[in-house]
Amino acid sequence: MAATLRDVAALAGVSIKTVSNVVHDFQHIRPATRERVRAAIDELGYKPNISARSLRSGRTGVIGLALPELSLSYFAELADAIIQAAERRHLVVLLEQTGGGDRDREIAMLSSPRLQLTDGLIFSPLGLSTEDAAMLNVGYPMVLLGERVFGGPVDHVTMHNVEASKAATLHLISRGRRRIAIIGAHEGEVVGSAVLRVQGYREALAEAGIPFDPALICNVGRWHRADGAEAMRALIDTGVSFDAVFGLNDTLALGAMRVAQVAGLRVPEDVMFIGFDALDETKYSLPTLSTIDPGRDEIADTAVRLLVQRIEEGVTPRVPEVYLADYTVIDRESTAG
Amino acid sequence: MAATLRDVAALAGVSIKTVSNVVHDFQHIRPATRERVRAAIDELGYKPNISARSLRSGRTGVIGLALPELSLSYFAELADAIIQAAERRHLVVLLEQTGGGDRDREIAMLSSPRLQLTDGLIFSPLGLSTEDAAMLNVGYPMVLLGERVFGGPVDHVTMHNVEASKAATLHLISRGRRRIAIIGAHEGEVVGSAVLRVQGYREALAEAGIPFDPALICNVGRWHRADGAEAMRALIDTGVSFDAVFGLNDTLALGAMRVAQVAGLRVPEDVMFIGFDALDETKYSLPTLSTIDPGRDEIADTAVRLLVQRIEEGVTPRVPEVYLADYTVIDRESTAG
DNA sequence: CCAGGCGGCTGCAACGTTGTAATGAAGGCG
DNA sequence: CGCCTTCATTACAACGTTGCAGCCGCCTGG
Repeated sequence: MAATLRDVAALAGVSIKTVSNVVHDFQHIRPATRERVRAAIDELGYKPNISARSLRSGRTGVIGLALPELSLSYFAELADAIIQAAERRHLVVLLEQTGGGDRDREIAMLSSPRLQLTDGLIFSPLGLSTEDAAMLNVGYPMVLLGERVFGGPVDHVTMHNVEASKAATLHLISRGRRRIAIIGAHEGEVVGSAVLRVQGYREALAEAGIPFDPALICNVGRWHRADGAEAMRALIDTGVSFDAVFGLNDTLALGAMRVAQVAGLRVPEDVMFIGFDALDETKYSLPTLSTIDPGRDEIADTAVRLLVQRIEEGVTPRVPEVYLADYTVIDRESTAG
Repeated sequence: MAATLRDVAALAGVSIKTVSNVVHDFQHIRPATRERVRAAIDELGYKPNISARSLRSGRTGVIGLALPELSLSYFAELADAIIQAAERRHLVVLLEQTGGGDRDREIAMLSSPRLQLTDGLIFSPLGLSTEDAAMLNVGYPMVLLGERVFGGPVDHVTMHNVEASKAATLHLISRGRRRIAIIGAHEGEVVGSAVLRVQGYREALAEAGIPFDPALICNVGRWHRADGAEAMRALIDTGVSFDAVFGLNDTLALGAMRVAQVAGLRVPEDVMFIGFDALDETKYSLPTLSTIDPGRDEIADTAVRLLVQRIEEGVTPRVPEVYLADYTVIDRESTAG
């Protein structure tokens, strides 16, 4: 049913290969021939068969994107940005969800045959840890996102977590707060966003001469709204005093903020809140949530750029590149005053 | 580099086709042979080349999903559900964003060569209208979502919009409210979620004997948080009295609720709020938002099921199927009392 | 005037898979 | 004992594309 090179060639009265050459804009084609072929292509509505092309050339024009789950707004906004960045480079995105931090599923995904028709992968793990770095030595181009694995064998796009987190904490300190709770720590974790952000927090405290109080560190399981809410409830129940909360991501901060308000705390008067990620919804919460903008578009664009680079240069081994995106502190109502 | 059928066949000492038969679990293979081939497959780490398979068989195991934008939570949650439903049927999803209701981009997408390696498409338009129904007569299997196009030539999964919307309105009425504002109407629109939901609203009013007041209908451009916020600001400025708000989706309702609160209105005492979509974040707003659960998982699962059915039955023309998902009213704090 | 170069085009083979038809061997039945 | 069926396996040809080698004819320089 669909027209093939053969059909176009027959209609234009040239060889199959000449049509292919026209499609690929090769040189050494007489303008008259080119026009004739173009006309035939339009008439038949010819579109190249990507499976055949890919079988022959080994390229599909599709990149894989593997992330935990789209229902976490952070990943939805990230996927949005990556799909747009890919489109700018004429690539389509095949989206794979690995679930909320399931290490085994993430590892299985890396060797899934579903990735076969993909030229490369942008991978945002949540369950892997640095010991798994070797697993990333797969046979295809890959770019790593996030803060789970460092020093792996692949290009890595991430951000200045420690500095950004320190800036967030200093922002609260500059507003006169000294009892700053953290929502979202991961007890016992060695590597990951949580660890880095807690580290930035501690550096800020140290710089300001504020003693570190472990009672202010709230551990959670995952980074959903419910976890933030639960952690805040627990914190209030302990009776510990606090005058500010740093949610290690926006979702945690929003969940926690709601519980604090229900408990009668005024934001920002009694407790200030700051989050991390600059989700769209932080602009519309009550009060609006201060947060850290991690430069999502920059991250997305760089990830796609690096992946394309890897795809194009083939298997030439090269020292993995690490790219750190810029961040900005966004000051909103939740830290006003 | 990657092992092919040929390599496996050579190692196992059988023909290429026998290996293929083992891979596909065809009958009439001696257990001993099967074992030998299996061992060879494992030893070489053989994975079928999907491009080749697809070239030969015309199937790729990939379905396309085209929706406006992932940064709208509704679509992010929908995509999540569809990807999971596809995975259950061993399909991968290629995600295409068409932007926030751009009709031309939606039409262009339908004939994009990027869809070449896709077995079919799940399409959620926002810019098309019923006059464009004929455009959906593409040459590949397709399932339509949403309320933009009715009576098109393809299977359609949608929901009881009018009834659900009527139920939402009746819920507010049952709480004693009579001045119910609508946020999210589309002036002049003939078909679409907005029209249907406003219709349900009017039916509820009629049933309760409440007069319809056009001053309570707030038009918006898109269905983002900012639009809900802006519409509410405008409504308050008009000085019209109202004691409840029906946001035609959750995002609008949340944006509007925030503005109302900033303006000093108490929710639910002064104004009750109800939304539509049952987004995760409605569970964590302050107050939590009552909403309509449109049966997202059911919609996702049905869409994938119908698409698979269309793909498998080939080009046999058949009367398009219309599936209507069930809804539920979720009663939360924003309508308490 | 001829060798050599180059522009413009074509033919062939291959990418890895699968459907069809065909093969030979073993077993059952009259 | 020969014929027919069933089992187990194989050979071959395609799917639509692209890389490579090659061909022809014209132009240029010596």
